[in-house]
Amino acid sequence: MNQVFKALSDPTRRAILDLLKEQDLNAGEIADHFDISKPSISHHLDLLKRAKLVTSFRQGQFVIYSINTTVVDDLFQWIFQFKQVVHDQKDSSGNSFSTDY
Amino acid sequence: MNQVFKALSDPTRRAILDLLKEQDLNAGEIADHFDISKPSISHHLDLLKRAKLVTSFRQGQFVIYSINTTVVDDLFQWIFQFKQVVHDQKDSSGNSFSTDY
DNA sequence: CAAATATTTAGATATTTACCTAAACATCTA
DNA sequence: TAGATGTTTAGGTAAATATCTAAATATTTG
Repeated sequence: MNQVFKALSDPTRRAILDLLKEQDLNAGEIADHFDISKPSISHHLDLLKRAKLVTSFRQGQFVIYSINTTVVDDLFQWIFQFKQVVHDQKDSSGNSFSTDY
Repeated sequence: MNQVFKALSDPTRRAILDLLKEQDLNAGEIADHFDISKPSISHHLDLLKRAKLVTSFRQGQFVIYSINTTVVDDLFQWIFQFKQVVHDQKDSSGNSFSTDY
């Protein structure tokens, strides 16, 4: 999960994911959306792949990237659980304002 | 939202949040859970505060930290929406395997 | 008010990261 | 098989980050 958060901590990589959530794209198409060199985008894609947030396969000359729903679901679970615990805790011991410290 | 992801991208900070989701703690109590100097923990807490993931107030000598549910909820919303779009897209245009590229 | 305790700020350093250009690698097509 | 196109790897640099120690600030208590 650490790699996932690391991957998400960069705005360019989140923007790449925003593109890919709409449709699969090849590396060049992704790079075209940014004012950043292709090697840099390739590096970002590599990080996203290592985090398993995207998958890729070669189709002839092109390498096509697509979002890996599994890890997106895992991330969702992480936050969901986190949120649950936070809310449970805040609701029960009413210490959100001024309590007996 | 960028600051939120940046804040979450460090394991120490996520561990701090994991502590705080159970109960509010003062800076020293938080530091005691880690093998890292107090100034470093203070710095992490500052980042979490800038990201508005936590709030703090002074109670005498102590500074008490607590999770900010609002931003946790915002984060949840972000992921939820993201997940929704991803799944909608994957479901409709069945391009998850081999299609007409 | 001085000493003790809790926390933050300052200043320094080592590591990581994001970016670039140039070169290498992979594939297609004439 | 050459040349064109698409992508990644290598190598280098500047900025950001995580960490430390020492010092400063805030608060309580003897």
